Amino acid sequence: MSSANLQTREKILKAAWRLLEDEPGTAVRMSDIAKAASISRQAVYLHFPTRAELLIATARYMDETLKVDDALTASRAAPSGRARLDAYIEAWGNYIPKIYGVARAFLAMEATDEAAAAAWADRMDAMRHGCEAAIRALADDDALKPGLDRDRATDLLWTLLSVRNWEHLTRDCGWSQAAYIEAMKYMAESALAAG
Amino acid sequence: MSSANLQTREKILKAAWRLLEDEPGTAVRMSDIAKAASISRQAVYLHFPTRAELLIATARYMDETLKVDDALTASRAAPSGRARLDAYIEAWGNYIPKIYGVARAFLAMEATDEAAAAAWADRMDAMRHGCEAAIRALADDDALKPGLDRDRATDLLWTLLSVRNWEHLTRDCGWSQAAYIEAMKYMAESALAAG
DNA sequence: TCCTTTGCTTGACACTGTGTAAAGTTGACA
DNA sequence: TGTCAACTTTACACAGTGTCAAGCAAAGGA
Repeated sequence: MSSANLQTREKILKAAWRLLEDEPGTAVRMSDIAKAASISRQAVYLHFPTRAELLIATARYMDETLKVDDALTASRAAPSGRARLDAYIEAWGNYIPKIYGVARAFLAMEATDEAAAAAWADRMDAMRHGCEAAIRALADDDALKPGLDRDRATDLLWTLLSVRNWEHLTRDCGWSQAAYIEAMKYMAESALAAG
Repeated sequence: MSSANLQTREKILKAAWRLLEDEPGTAVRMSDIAKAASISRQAVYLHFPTRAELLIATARYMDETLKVDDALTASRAAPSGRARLDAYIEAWGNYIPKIYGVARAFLAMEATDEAAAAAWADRMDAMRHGCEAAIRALADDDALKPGLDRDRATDLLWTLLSVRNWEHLTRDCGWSQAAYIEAMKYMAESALAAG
C-alpha cells in the first residue's frame, strides 16, 4: 500500500463508498472521489496506485465494516438442508443491496480492467462456496432433487443469485426486496429441492 | 443515416460483426472496424455518426441476416403450453450464442452510453414479449403453477433467460450449450409449470 | 533554532479512444 | 471540361487515467 496517513486513506475509502452507493450506475471518477474526500486528485494516487486498487480496497473496507461473514456463516446453524438453503438465500440476498453500488462499479470495470475482473471473480468464487455448502447440506439431508448433480445444482444456485439477476428483478422489473427474496427461495426450492 | 455508398456501409457492418463475434469481450475500436473493412477511420463516420449507432445498425443487420423472428415465432406452433415454453427456450437459447459478441458489446456500452442502453433495452423488451406469450400459453393450458402471477412468472422467465445467465453458465461455469438449454427448460418447468 | 521528513498541493503532461473539421484526391458521369 | 459523391489524410478538441516534478507546511529531533 503506502506509508501515507491512515486517516486520509480511510477518508478516501469512505468517500468512494458513499459516492458509489449514492446513485449506483453513475460514473464515479477519481476526481469525484478526491473532491468528496476534500483532497487533491493526486493525493488519492499517493494511497492507491490505480482506480481498480481503490475499488478493491473499498470492497475490503466494506467487508470489515459490514461484517459479511457473520451474516453468511449464521446460515450454517440452520437445522435442515432446506432451512439452510433459505437462510443462505436470505443472507446473501439481503447483502446485495448493501454492496450494490460498489458491485456495479466492479461489473462496469470488469470488461476493461484485468485487476478489477480478477478481484470480482475472487469475491464471486467465495460466494460460490456458500452455494456449494448449501447444496451439500441439502444433499446430506437427502433433500436434493434426485438426478441432480451437486456441481450442476451449485452452478444453478450461483447463477440464480447473481448480482445481475438481483439488479434485473429489483431495478428493471421493479420488484421489492422482499419479493425478490421470496422468489429466489421459491425458484431454488422448486428447482433444487426434492419433492 | 447517410447517402454514402451502400456497399461500403455493408462492408463496415460485416467487419463490425466479424470482429465482435470473433472473440467476444475484447475491445473493438472504431479504428479496428475501419481497418477490418479496409477503409479509413473517418469513412466509418460518414456512414455512422457514433459507435453506438454503428452497433445498433450491426444488430439490425444481424436480425435481417439471421432471420430471428422466424425461429422465435416457430415456437408459437407448439401444441401445448408446456411444449411452447420448451420451444421458446430452445429457440432463444440457441439464438444467444449467435449474437453473443454484439450483445456483449452492448452490455459493455450500456453503462456509459444512453443510446446503446436504450437500444439494448428495446431488444430485451421484445424478448420479454416472447416470455410473456409463453407464460400466457401455459396459463391458457391451466399449466401455470397455481398461485403464480403471470407478470411475476414472465419476469422470472425473462431473468432466467438473460444473456448474462447464458454467459455465466457457458463461459464461467463451462457448461455446454446443450446442458444450458436442458437446464433452462428444467428450471423453467419446475418453477413455473404446474405439477 | 535549524533541519529533515512526511503528507499533501499545484500544475503540467503523456496516453487512449471518440468525435469534429477541413482540405485534398479520385473516378464516374454529363 | 467540369461537377459531384465518396473517400483519404491530417489535425485537433475533449474526457479520464496515470505520471512527474516542484513546492509548501507542520511535526519532531539534534
